[in-house]
Amino acid sequence: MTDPAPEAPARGAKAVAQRAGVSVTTVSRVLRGQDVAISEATKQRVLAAAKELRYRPNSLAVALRKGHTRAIGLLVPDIADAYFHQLARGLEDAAQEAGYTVVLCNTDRQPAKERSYVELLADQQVEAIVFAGGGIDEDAHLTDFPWHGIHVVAIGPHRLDCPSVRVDDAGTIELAVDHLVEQGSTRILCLAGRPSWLINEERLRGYRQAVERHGLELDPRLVRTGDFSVEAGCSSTRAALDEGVEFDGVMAFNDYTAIGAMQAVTEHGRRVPEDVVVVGCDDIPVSSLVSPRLTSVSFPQYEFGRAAMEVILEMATGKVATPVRQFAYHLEVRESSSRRL
Amino acid sequence: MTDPAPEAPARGAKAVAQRAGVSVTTVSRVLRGQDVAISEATKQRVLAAAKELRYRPNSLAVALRKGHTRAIGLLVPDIADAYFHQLARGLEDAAQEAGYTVVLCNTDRQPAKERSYVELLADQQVEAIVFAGGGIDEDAHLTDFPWHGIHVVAIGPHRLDCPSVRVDDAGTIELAVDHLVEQGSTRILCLAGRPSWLINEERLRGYRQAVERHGLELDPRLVRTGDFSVEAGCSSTRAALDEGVEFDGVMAFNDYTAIGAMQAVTEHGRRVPEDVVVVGCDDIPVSSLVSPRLTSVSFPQYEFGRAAMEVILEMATGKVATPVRQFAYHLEVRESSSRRL
DNA sequence: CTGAAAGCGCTAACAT
DNA sequence: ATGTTAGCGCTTTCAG
Repeated sequence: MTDPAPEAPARGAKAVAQRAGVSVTTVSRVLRGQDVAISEATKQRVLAAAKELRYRPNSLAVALRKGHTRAIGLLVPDIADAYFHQLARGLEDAAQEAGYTVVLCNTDRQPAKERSYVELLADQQVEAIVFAGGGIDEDAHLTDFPWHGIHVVAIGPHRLDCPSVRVDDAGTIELAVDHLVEQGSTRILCLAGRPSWLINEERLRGYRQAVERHGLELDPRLVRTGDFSVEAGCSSTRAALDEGVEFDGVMAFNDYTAIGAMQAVTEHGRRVPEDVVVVGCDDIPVSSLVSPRLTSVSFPQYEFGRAAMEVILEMATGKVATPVRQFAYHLEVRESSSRRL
Repeated sequence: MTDPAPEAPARGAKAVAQRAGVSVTTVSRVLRGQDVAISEATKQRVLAAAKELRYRPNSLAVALRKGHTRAIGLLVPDIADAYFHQLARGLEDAAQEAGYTVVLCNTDRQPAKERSYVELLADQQVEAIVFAGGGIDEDAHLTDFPWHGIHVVAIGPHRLDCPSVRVDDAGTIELAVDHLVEQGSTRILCLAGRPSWLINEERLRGYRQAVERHGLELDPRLVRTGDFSVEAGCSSTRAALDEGVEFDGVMAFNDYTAIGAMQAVTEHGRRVPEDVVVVGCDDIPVSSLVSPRLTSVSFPQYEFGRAAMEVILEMATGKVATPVRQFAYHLEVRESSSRRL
């Protein structure tokens, strides 16, 4: 008399199947194409039904079944740092083209945060994780991680044994120091990052090599550490100035720091570039907006992002991924370092 | 004689169950806590087994079963635009605290891209989608979308009938124009965005209201549209200057545009703020780095992001979400508008 | 050319 | 207090 089950309306592929009068298997086959042959008639019926029902496969179910998602995690120290914008954009653009999705994670370069994100991403079965911005000295929190099928790519130097996309960080700084020397600098204030950052390690090596090569004195008081912020650049420079440390050039390891340095120099009554020439690194967009406009080492961050995605696609298709993709860099000479401009 | 099945080693919860000598149900119960009572003994055994196997539940399976993920999609016009950094950071920080994950999508304000992302996110069963940066005039590509269980929040004005987090956009511009008038401006060049952007519509209303209120002439040649970029601000201002349109103040609807305007004004041989006072809106970090430092209307973008997450959490727990969360704004007066500074 | 059945890894009813 | 069963929505053998 009474229906044993109220028979809830079918959802998903099953609904399409009912409407087209076929099995879910057939629906799946038609919608994915590239399978065994299907008669034109049923194919059309399924397509029509799917369209009417606005059917779209549940990615979760597909991923669970297939064993892999089309999501990738992007770990950056801080998305508010301009260094990562073009990179994130490039990765995201390339990801979208390939039908992938990007999960954004800010780590503040804290191992604990990084670790917890990696776990979260692994739980979500992401297909790959991109570490951007360079790793840190002790990456023990990652080396013992059970990566299983997760592909890993680093943008910048990293302790992890994975393909990387990068620039010759020591080289960028050498190039910049060469330029400072050409401009007549003999005592170059070096505004570095944190000692534990690998990127800092490399850039510092570049500074040391160039300074030695030019036969300049390697005064330890000329090397200062900071957190790559405008404030850090400003206070480090101010400190050097207050301590009476002489310098006629500033080599900042990133642009924010360089901008802070220019502020401190100016505030101290000295002129850029007449009294002190300043060069930064990364060439973020702000650098051409401040005044004097900042000279900086430039390299294609947007392409870093795209390249990272390409590497992921290589790995996903089982190819042997290019272990290191190194990009070219050049100096964007602007007012802050050019006494003749 | 031969084993019927090679008996692949169990994975996931099943492996933990075997190791602890219990059923997967028990494993599930123990690991989630908050269920029926479990004897202390088995609980410890399960916990130990899970730990040894470094077991973590597969989020995909959990989501498929429970019918909802803990992911949210963030749609921004362009993550390279500083306006969205603090916002993205705020959302992401709050999301992480709540165990959620943020999928980043750049739309370039293109309906097609927006639509395709929304579909992709819906396929992935995200729990919510955040539209940031204000919608566009014809959001037909979204109004007919089958949202089903997906929560929607807008940061800024939007045509969609959803909770929103925002500032009084007309009010921000009115405040800024009031300030320009106080500084003695009587002919204020208005650098607007695209007519189809809702945020532009509102800001334009603010400009008109303030201009009328002060009894100033509403010269159509003083209103220019652009895409919110430095270049647009620069070329629009240059055009006005070249056409001989008189103005002694600039009201730019965003900071990039204002910076471009300052460049054009300076390049034309006129001084900021002596000859022309300039005010922007949004108060992005660069504004205090350019020179002259830019006066701008400030409001807490970081909090916008956090608030959006709060609204999502409200909706997810079935509460009635606050329909509109409006934040305060104030003018950050700097050199570009202060003839007395 | 098409369908039935098994199962991805998990949780929720329903037993016991 | 614990286990058995069913099923989330899909793809993939395996059979016709």
